[in-house]
This record gives sequence, C-alpha cells and structure tokens, in this order.
Amino acid sequence: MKQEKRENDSKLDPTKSELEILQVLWKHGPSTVRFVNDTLNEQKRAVQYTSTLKLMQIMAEKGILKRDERSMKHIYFPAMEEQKTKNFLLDRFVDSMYNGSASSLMMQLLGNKKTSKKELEAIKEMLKKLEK
Amino acid sequence: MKQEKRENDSKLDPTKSELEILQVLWKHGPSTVRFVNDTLNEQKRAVQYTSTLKLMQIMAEKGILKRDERSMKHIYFPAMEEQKTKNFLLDRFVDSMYNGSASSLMMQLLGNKKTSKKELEAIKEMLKKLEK
DNA sequence: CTAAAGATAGGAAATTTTTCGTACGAACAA
DNA sequence: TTGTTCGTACGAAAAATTTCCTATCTTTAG
Repeated sequence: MKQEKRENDSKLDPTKSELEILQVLWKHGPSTVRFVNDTLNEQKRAVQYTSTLKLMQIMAEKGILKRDERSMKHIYFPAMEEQKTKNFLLDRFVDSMYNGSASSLMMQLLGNKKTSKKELEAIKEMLKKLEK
Repeated sequence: MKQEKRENDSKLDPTKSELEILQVLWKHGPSTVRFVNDTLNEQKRAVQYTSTLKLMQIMAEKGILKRDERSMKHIYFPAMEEQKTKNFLLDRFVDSMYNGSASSLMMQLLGNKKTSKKELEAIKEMLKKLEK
C-alpha cells in the first residue's frame, strides 16, 4: 500500500507546467524552446521565453527531456515514449481515483454527457476486436 | 463570470496532498483530523499530526472541505460531491491527455496489461445494458 | 564592420505547497 | 485539584515549483 519513492518515477512524474511542455512536444514532435514557448503563449497563457527555456533545461537535467545541441538552436524531445508516460499516468489516475478499477472509470465516462454516441460506438468496436 | 469560474475551479483543483486527504474522506466519510492523519500514516507516508491539521484547515478555508465544529473534535468532509469532483478531474485528464477522446483513453486502458479480464467483462456488461 | 535580434546559461526572486514548532484551551484520569 | 493527554490556532520555516533578470555568445541585416 505504501508508496515507495523511486528514482525512476521522477521521470514519469511531471509537474503541471512540465506536462504542458510535454504535450506540445507530443503533439508537434521535437522542437526548439522558441516554438514551445510560442505555442504555450498561443494556446495556454502568457509566459516569458526564458521561463520556458529554464523549465525545459530543468526537464533535460531531470531526464524528462533530451536535446540535440548540435545546432545553436537546441532541439528538445521527450526522453520517454509518449505512450509509456501516458500509460503510467493513466494507471496512477485509475489507481488513485477509482481504486484501480478500469470499469469504474468507464462507468463514469459513460455517464458523462461529454462522451458522445460516436465515442460509444468507437469503444464498442474496440471491444469487439479485442474478443477475436 | 470570470470570478465565479475561477473560484469554482480552485475548489476542484486539489494539490497532490489535498487529493490524498480527499481520498481518505471519500473512502471513510466525514472524519476527524486524527483519523485522517492516522490513515495517511498507515497507508501513505509519515506525516505529523499538525501538518495534516494545517492542510485540512487550509482546505476548509479554500472551500474544498467543510467542517462541523460543534464538538471539540471537528469533523471534516468534502464540500463537493465525490462524483462531481471526480468527474471534473476525469474530464480534465481526458482533455489534456487524450484530446478529449474518451475512446482513446479506453484504448489505452484496454491495451494495458493491468486491466484484467474480469474488468473487461464488467465493461462489456455495462455497454450491453447501455444499449437497452 | 557594426548594431540589432535571437540564443543559452546561471542565479536569484517570487509563488505555491508542505511541514512543523509553539502556544494554549479542554477533557480526563488519578 | 492537578498533571497528562489530546485538541485547535497560528506563524513561520522548508521545500518545491515557477518566473524572470542579467550576462554573454552567435547569427544576421545593413
């Protein structure tokens, strides 16, 4: 039950700001600080260039990001597979919010008006394929 | 409108420690600080009584918790419905991690080895009921 | 060549979150 | 009654996270 703190987990435990940056990189692929910062300012909130720079540098230090320094404009990218990270976060979310029960989460999702019928169809389709 | 929205959001945006406390209250119902603290120490990590007390006081100030002060031992409980809070957090999770696509999240969940066959059965059962 | 624009690095400040020490009142057992 | 235990309140320290200022180097426009 107790949660042991492990070194490896830190790479998979982004803060809120770090997650925003990861999302940009997931969506657009390896990017410069300038691009990430512009994107954040467009889509999220006002933030200074050096703030984003610093955060990404810290993430690189922590091992969350890697970067290509060959050019003067460093290119950053996630050190870990998008799916692996998301899977970890999803697991943790299910564990902590729904006692590890995926079906409980499902129930919640299905009872949510935001989940459209189209989504429902997609889910059913998926289950059918899984049965094979 | 703006103010209203911000205020409401803060109630629904618990920090990590706050979430731990909410989870205890969700699971065990209205509780004293002593009980919550003991539970955290058993199930999560070592933490001093006054730390838990302070956090719960802050949460009460913020409006995340309410408390019954009639007895000397104050009884704390979430100000908001468990389901409402969880639903909000789930929505945000889906939006930020899976672009709002519930089926994407499902896909991930189903492809996860941690999701047992029993869970799969429960989910299918649910979908069948939904079709009626 | 030179000035302006754009890039990184480092330190430090600001903010948020978490932890805990101290004071003090109420309850309780002896 | 009296001292010990258990409770809250409050302030401040500590830790974690986020922001940004300043220095310095590189590239680029003119």
